[in-house]
Amino acid sequence: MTVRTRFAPSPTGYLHIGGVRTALFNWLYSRQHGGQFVLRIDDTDQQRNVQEALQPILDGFRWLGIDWDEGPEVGGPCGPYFQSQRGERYRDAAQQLLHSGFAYRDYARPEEIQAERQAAEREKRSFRYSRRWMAQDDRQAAEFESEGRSAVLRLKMPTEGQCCFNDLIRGDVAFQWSDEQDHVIQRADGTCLYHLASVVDDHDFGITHVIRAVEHLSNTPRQWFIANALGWQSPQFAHLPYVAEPGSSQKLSKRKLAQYLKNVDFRKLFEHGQQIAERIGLAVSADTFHPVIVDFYRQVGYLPDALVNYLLLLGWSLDDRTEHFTRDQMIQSFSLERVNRGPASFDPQKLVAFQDRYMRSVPVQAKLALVMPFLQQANLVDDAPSDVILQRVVRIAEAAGDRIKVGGDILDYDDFFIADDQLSYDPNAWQKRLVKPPQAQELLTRFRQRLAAWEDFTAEGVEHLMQQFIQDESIGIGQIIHAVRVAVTGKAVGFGMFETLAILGREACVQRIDIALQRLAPAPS
RNA sequence: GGCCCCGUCGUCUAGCGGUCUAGGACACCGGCCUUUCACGCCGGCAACACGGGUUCGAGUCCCGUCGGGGUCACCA
Repeated sequence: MTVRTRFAPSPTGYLHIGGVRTALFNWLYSRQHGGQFVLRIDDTDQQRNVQEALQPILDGFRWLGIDWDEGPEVGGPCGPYFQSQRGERYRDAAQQLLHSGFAYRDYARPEEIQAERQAAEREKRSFRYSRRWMAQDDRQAAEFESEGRSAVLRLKMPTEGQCCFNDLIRGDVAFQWSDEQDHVIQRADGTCLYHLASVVDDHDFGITHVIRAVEHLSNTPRQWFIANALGWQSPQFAHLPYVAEPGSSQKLSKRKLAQYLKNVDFRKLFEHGQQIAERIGLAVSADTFHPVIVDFYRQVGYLPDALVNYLLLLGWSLDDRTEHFTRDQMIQSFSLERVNRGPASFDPQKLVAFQDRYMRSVPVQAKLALVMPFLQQANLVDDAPSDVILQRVVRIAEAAGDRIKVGGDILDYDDFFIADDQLSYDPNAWQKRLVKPPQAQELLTRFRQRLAAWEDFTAEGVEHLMQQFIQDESIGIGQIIHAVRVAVTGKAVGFGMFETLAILGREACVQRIDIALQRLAPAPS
C-alpha cells in the first residue's frame, strides 16, 4: 500500500510555524516511503477570498521546498481538494449515516442544548445530550417541524465500551465512549462540519497516515467512529506534540505577539527583521510579519533549508549528536518512532544558530542572489545592475563573510552604494573616534595625503601604506584606523578596514575623508 | 471541573535496568585571538519534578503526589 499523507490548512492568509512543522513531518514521511503528500484545503467555513488567503500558504511551502503531489494548483485524481467544493459528497455520507442509524435528526434548539449543558454543570455531572428532541421516525420529525423546529444531524455515539487505537507516536490510546458527545455533523442548512468532512476526505483521498498536532488527539474517537460507521478502516494516526512558546510550555500562538516580545531572544529576532523590512520599505502588518509566521523569514532573507532543519529537530532527533541534515538525509533518517511526546518550545537563538551555520556554506554566487533583491528594494542599486556593481556586491559579501546572517543584512553595508556626500554618520562613533581624540583630525589629515598619492589600492597595498604610516607617526594602529572607518563609512563597525578601503577605491576614500574633515572643522568664514 | 497527554541542564535533546560521578547542541560565563564588529579557539557553569515500591541494581519498570499542557462548539 502506498503511503499517502496530507496537510490540511485553512486559508487564513499566513503559514504558522507550527503548521509547517506538521506539514514537514507529513512530507518527510511520504517521501521516505515513496508515497504521496496531499494538500487539502479546509475551507468548510466559507470565506469569500479563499484564493487570496491561500496564496501566502502555498508560496510559503514552495519557498521551503515542501512540494505536494496533489492539491491546489497541481490538481490530482481525487479532486477537488477544496472542502468547500465537496459539500455534496459530505451530504451523501451524512445521509448514509442517517440511514444506517449511526446518526439521527435532532430538533433541539440551541438554547435547549445550552440549558441541558448548564444543568449538568450545576449538578456537577458531565454533560451528555439527552436526545430528547431526536426524531425516532418521519412522523415524529414532522411533528417537530410543525412546531417550527429544524433538524441538524447528530452522531449517535456509543454509550459504553471504549475506543482504542494505536497512535504511532503515543502507543495505545483509549477513550471511554461514554465521555463522547453526539456531535453535530450537518447543520440545518445542509452544510457539513469539519469532522465529517475530514474523515470523508481522508478516505476519498486514500490517506493512510494522519500525522497531525496533538490537539486533535481527543477528536480521534469521533472520527474513528465516523469512519467505522461508514464502513471504512481508519487511517493510522500519529499525534505530534505542539510547538510551544519560547521559554514556556504553552502552545505557540500567532495572537500572543505582544507577550512573546517580552522574551529578549524573540524580540531580537523580531526587531532584526523589522529593521530590514523598514530599510526596504516593506509595508508590514503586525498580524503577519513576525517570527511565528513563515513569511517573516522569507522576507528577511533566511535560508529555507536552515528553517527546515531547525523545525525538524523540534520534537524529533536521530541520535545524541546529529544535528545537520540535508533534505535527502532527512528523508532517509526520519521516523515517527523517534518523535518526542512532550511539547518542544520554539527557541529563537537556536534557529539563528542554524541560520548562521547554513549561511556559512552558501557559495558566493548564491549569496549574491540572496542579497541583491534587498539592495534593489532599498533603491541602493538598479534593477538591472551593471557588472561593476555585481562585482562590488560580491566583494562586499566575501569581505563581510559570516557577518551577513540573513540576506537583508547586506543593508548594513549600504555605505558602499551611497554617494560620498550623502553618507550619514553614527553620532556616537563620530564623537568617540573623531571629535574626542585630540590628534584624530591631524592624523586623519596626514593619512589622507598619503592615501591620495598611493598607487596600490588593493587591501594588501592599503594595509602596507597604513603600517608605514603608523610607524612614521609612532602611533598604534588603533589611533588612526577607527577614525578612518568613521570618516569613510560613517559607522563604528564593519568588516576589515583595508578591504573596505580597497572596495571603495581611492577616489571615494579621499573624497569621504575630505568631507569628514570639513564637517569636523568647518573652514572659518 | 471531566477526559486525555506530557515531565532529563535556561532551551532542543541522547538515554530504551548496570558502560550515567547522565552525553551532545544552542544559549550563558570566563580566557585567548584581535583595527571595530562578527568569527574562531580553549575552559567553565548547568538537569533526571517529588514520594513510595519492584530489583542485587532505576533517569530507565509500577503506583501515587505535584507540576505543566491540550481538549471539551451547529470552529477548523
